Amino acid sequence: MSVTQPVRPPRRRAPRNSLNPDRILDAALTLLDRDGAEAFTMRGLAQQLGVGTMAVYSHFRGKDEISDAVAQRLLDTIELPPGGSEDPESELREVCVGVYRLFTEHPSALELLAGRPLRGDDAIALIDRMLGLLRRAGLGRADAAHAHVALMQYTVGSALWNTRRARALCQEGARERVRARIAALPSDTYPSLVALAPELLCQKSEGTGQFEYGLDGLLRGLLGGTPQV
Amino acid sequence: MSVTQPVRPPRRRAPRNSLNPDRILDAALTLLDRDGAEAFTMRGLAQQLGVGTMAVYSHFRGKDEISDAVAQRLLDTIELPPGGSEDPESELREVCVGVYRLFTEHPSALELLAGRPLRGDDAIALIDRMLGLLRRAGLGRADAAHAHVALMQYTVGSALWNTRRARALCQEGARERVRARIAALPSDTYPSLVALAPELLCQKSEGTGQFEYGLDGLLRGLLGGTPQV
DNA sequence: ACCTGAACACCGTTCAAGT
DNA sequence: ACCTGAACACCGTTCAAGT
Repeated sequence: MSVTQPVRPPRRRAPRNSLNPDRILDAALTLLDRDGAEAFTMRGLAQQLGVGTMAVYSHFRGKDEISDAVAQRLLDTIELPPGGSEDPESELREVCVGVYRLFTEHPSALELLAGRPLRGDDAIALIDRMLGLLRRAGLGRADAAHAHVALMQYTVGSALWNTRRARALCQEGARERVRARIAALPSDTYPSLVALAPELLCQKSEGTGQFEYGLDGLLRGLLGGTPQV
Repeated sequence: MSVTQPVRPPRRRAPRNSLNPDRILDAALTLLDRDGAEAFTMRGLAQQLGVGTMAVYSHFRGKDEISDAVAQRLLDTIELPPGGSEDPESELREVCVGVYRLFTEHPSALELLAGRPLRGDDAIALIDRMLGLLRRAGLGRADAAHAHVALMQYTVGSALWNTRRARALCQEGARERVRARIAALPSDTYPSLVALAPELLCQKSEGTGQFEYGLDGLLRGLLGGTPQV
């Protein structure tokens, strides 16, 4: 009576050579952007590709190697200003904005790039360019090295802060809850915070405007006191 | 012959009430500092406490609740300057250094605090204090709000950057490998980077010195152009 | 060579049970 | 009430096997 038919033959064997590193990285980036790095899974990646879990291992050594490759690919996509302008400060500003954009458009890029050694040519070129601009802006050798790190730290920190904040505030009613909590604070123990609540909760205080406010301050402070004389 | 003795009776039943939230949080912080947030495990925590995995669940709802509680406890430990000084800029500086110290002494604090809503009194008090100092330093309402966020972003970003960098460089021979890689770069394609290699690899460029360099620059830029007139 | 499922050693957490 | 192990649904990865 009962024919020996497999109970769950859910997926036909994938056609040969339908998989390749590029297709895998495309799918990985899609999932990373959509669900975040902590939800990125080898099993989920394979499912997205319509393939058995282990098929991916024929093209990459493992999850770390895929993460590295996605990180390198993301570094390519930074949009940098043309270069060769006569104003190193504003060119520097645009480079930082480009890096910030990468991290806010691809929040998982932070997790992917933060721990790793940055061994891509694009990363090297970016560092070299920033250092050159800082020297042209008049900084000494040690100052240029310090300033470059400070700019990267601020840029990375802003992206991290804003993506986390955006993720927290996009919950339903989260914004109103924060507002209510601040309104409920005793204004005699926390006078400044209560007084500045409108400014802190202002929409303008999020995103690129806030980032550029601090970036301009940092550039002013690092590049010396005479802005446009 | 064979007595019915359990094969693996590895742990006696823990004495009643030997476990409590404080002991759990102590152990959690120890493990978090020693092995990092990604290696922090409910099973490992229970083992550290000498207790079955599920015993912890009698005191906390789950892993997230423990992480939240550790984060709150860490916020308490920030060492803040006495306050009431006549120089708001240097007091602000010390507050930022205190926050930076917390994050570098407890690298996992970043992971713990980054995502969460910051619903502790200590966090509120910290924000209020920074805002008050920025107002006293002469900033307007909107500027104070923006400057506060910029300072926090820079501080968090610096801590993240430096702890990751420190972790990467503490591998055996990592420092020499980075040095060799930079030395091998063609100095005509990456002239600035190659030229500044000594400064970039300098020991001084790590840790608190680097952080304070950027912090001073940021404060200078944010608080206006007339430093000590 | 490329792709497969089964299996292994993990993870957080639910559950029914012991004391 | 507090603590227990077994079990469930995950995870990355190893392995032997199919084509």
